[in-house]
Amino acid sequence: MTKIQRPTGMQDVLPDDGRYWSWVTKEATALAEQYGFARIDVPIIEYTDLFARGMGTASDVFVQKEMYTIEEPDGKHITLRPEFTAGLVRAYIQNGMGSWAQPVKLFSIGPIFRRERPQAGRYRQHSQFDCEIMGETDPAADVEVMMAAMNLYRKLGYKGLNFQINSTGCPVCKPVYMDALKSYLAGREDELAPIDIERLQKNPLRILDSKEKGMDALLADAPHIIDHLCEDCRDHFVDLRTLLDTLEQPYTINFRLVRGIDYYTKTVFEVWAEGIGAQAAVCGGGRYDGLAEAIGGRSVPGVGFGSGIERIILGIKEQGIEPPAPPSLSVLVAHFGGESKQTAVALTYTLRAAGIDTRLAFARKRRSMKSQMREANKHNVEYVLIIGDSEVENNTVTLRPMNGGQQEVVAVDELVERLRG
RNA sequence: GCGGGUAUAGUGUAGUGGUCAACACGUCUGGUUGUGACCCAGAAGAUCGUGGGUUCAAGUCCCACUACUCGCCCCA
Repeated sequence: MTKIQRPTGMQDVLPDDGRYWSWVTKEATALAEQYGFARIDVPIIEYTDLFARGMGTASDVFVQKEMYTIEEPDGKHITLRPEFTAGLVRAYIQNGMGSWAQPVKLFSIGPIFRRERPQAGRYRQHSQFDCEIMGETDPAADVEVMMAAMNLYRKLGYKGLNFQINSTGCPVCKPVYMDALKSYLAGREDELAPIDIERLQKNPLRILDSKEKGMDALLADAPHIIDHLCEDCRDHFVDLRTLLDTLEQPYTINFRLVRGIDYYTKTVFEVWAEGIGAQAAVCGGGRYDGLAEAIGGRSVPGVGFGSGIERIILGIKEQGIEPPAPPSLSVLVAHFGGESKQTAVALTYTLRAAGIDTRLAFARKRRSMKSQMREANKHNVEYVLIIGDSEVENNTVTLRPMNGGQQEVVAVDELVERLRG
């Protein structure tokens, strides 16, 4: 019989990595709350239509090949969420958040699922930290989500960070730009790689972020979308830059940063960090003023970002950043079985009730002190409390510091105070 | 969907076609009665991913499959 393994693209996060996870999610949560984002948790599963709508012609491919979709017995199709934004916008609409004080600022942390071949830092199940501001068109809101992302990475100790920004226009100006780009490329088809000729047909914007050789030269004189923006989009972009300048943030206008899907509007951004393999981006985000309508609500502007936890951790490791030391237990309670075990078990819960991190040495029979000491050492406890016959008799415990200090006998009544001291 | 690489104890590795498949770390026990880290001794733990093939002989060579991994496609 073949051994059962975890499904392709799924990860077990073992305790060694768990300390990175607790740290990153704790910092992310604290930062989001400090910025005034409120925590929301929406289902991992949504009706497939939520993710399919608004994705334009590409939606069929997405739903069939890139998402985990299940047909229920009653014929309804449900899908494991491939991102946060759609679910949060759905929750906004469904829960009448349009009548809350605007804007509504939400954050969430949890798993998302994409059915693609795993690559470094890209798994079929991975977790994201996601912040969204809905009901606000002010570019200062764009800056706020950008700063939330940036300052999280700074807090975690990342070096070499900067913003990559661009605008993806809006339904008014994006098509105009697409035409300009297509006619520029049309004259150069012989210079395009086969894959990019295909893109020219299907999704011309994607040529901009093509990794084929010679693209820099080929695109040197290509039209930039920021030169083709309508007045509204241009104003928005100028304001955004002004605010980033005011805050003295490092940013690069990257005309090759694109979003192919229609409901994305105006701001597109990524945060790049040095030394994270081929892909420098630790997060991606932008404005999606067309999404709410696309999924059947009334028009609500929104801006946000998502950042993969696994990717953040990968970057932390590559940059040689150490998480805070894993929490160590204060004490281990050791005993010799029999009556001393009863005393030890009782004491363990007394200490825990007093807020002291306590580990109990398990032993079905009498267990050697050597073995219990070794256990204490492995788990990095500060003290071992030894309980034997004489301690039971005298209502005391032997308190042994593991840092090499002198051990002493302490009355049980004074123990908690002594440990806290 | 398409390529490249890899597959040996829990982990990481070694292993010219031929004795009981080795080492490190980890785990467990012990080094006199109730004291860790370092050190020493001992133990457990692998039908060498699965299935075929070549051969007198396969962990080692060949094929297929599967898994993992790196990349491509795609990228919300």
